[in-house]
Amino acid sequence: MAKNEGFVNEIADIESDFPRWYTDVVVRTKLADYGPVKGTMVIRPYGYAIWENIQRELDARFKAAGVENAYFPLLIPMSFMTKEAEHVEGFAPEVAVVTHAGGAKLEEPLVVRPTSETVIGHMFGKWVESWRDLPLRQNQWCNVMRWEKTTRPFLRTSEFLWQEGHSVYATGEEAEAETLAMLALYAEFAKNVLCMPVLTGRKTEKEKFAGAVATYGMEAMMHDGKSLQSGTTHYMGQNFAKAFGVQFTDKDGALKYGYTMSYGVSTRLIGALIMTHGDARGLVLPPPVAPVQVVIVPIAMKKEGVLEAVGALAERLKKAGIKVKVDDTDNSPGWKFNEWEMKGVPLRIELGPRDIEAGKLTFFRRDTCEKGEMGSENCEEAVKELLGAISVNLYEKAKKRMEERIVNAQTLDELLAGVDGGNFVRAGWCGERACEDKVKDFAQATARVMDEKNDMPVCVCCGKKAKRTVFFARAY
RNA sequence: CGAGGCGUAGCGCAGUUUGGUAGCGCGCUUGGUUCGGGACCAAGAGGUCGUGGGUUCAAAUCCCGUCGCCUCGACCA
Repeated sequence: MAKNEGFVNEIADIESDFPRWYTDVVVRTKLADYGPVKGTMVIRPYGYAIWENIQRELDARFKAAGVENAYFPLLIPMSFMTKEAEHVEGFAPEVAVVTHAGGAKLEEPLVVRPTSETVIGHMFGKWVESWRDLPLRQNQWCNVMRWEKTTRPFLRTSEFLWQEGHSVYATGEEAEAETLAMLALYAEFAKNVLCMPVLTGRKTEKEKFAGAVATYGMEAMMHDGKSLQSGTTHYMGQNFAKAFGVQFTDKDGALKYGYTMSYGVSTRLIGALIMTHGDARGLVLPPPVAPVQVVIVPIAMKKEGVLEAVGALAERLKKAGIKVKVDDTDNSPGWKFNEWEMKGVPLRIELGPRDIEAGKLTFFRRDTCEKGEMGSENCEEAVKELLGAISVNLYEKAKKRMEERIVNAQTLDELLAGVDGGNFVRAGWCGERACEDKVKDFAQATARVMDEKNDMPVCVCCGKKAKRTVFFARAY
């Protein structure tokens, strides 16, 4: 079979030029395009449909867990940002500030939200009065702005879409439990919806959210072995509650501060999908979030009965709840095959006179790039099964790859060799910031998350007794 | 902010060295033949050459300025 020589030239080689491959794929498959302002992007319908699918799945999970949706304002008074000392220090360099409005200079500058802990803390402070008001658990789907120096579509843009959930509890234990529960929710979602294996765990002090007591992260391994932080949850203790007066009268009559936590995932997840599953031909989308799950390519469309048969098949699959698209454009079949493969559609069905004659369908699995045949009777079930099998295979393939590329290191040289080879490196760490910094200097790798297991005896950097075992990696 | 690169038709580029009618491929439009791995024929449409100034009979091309974007670093979901 021909190997698509002409077509792969449209995108850079995935092995030798992965960054280029990534942006080529994003633009060429119409997931997104660059916006007119530096660092901004337009999420085009094909990309936005993926986001809508992500939203639908996550939103259902949040609601099932008892979280309510709300919406808080884009603009935050500058003075709010300065109320939590660590928070302002962390975010000040990257906030955009509105200084003029209505043709006049504003009395107080307004910050375009980089995250909403402050304004939500302010409102929660008004709403929480009694232990009966707790827990208070709200989430918003919105945009935020962080003026980053280096940007890349989906991975890091000045403005991005996300959800941020914020909760207040009466006790620290409950808030911490929720922080871990949301991390688990994210990991389950990553596995079952994005077909993406992740490492979860607590972040080091250096890597934690500005203003948090503890940050937990979900990290995924990209095609090149680098790590992408794909979701975070934060336990704030009473830091924000004290800064914004989130107080309640407890059962015992005492006035107490609440304990808060927050959690978020963003459109970066789309970048994670692309870089986890993609291959030399382009995107490979997991069936649960693919805007088109099955594309039907008619062969010899003008021959009698072909389009009718294709239309009838599409109707049947639609009725079965499958997202189907018929490509009846004038392009040649070969062109369509390559196009839809680049766009990552999980399953393609070819239907031509030969198939109709024989009462069968020819299909192509995007994950394995293998063709097969099935009878056209009861094909709904067979297609559903195939989509399920593709999901499982994508997850298993990615999981195997990640597991094979986790190596242990005892020394800095081993650690460097590990990350140079595109691995996640497990290593002991004494807990000192200086050693973490040195690892970064030496190997351009950062502590992604701390392992629950603590089996590496000595610090990879200073050789003293290790307090934790840490996953180090180069990160996006 | 540091270092590189690029702005010429929707996209990708050539033309700039040596100033002289604005080009190529793909895409797009119309008609026709095709259709099982990027088909073909014919006819068309489309550009203040990023932008401001300067030199010149003449500037995409030379000079000065300026703006924007991309990539790579330091910072980050």
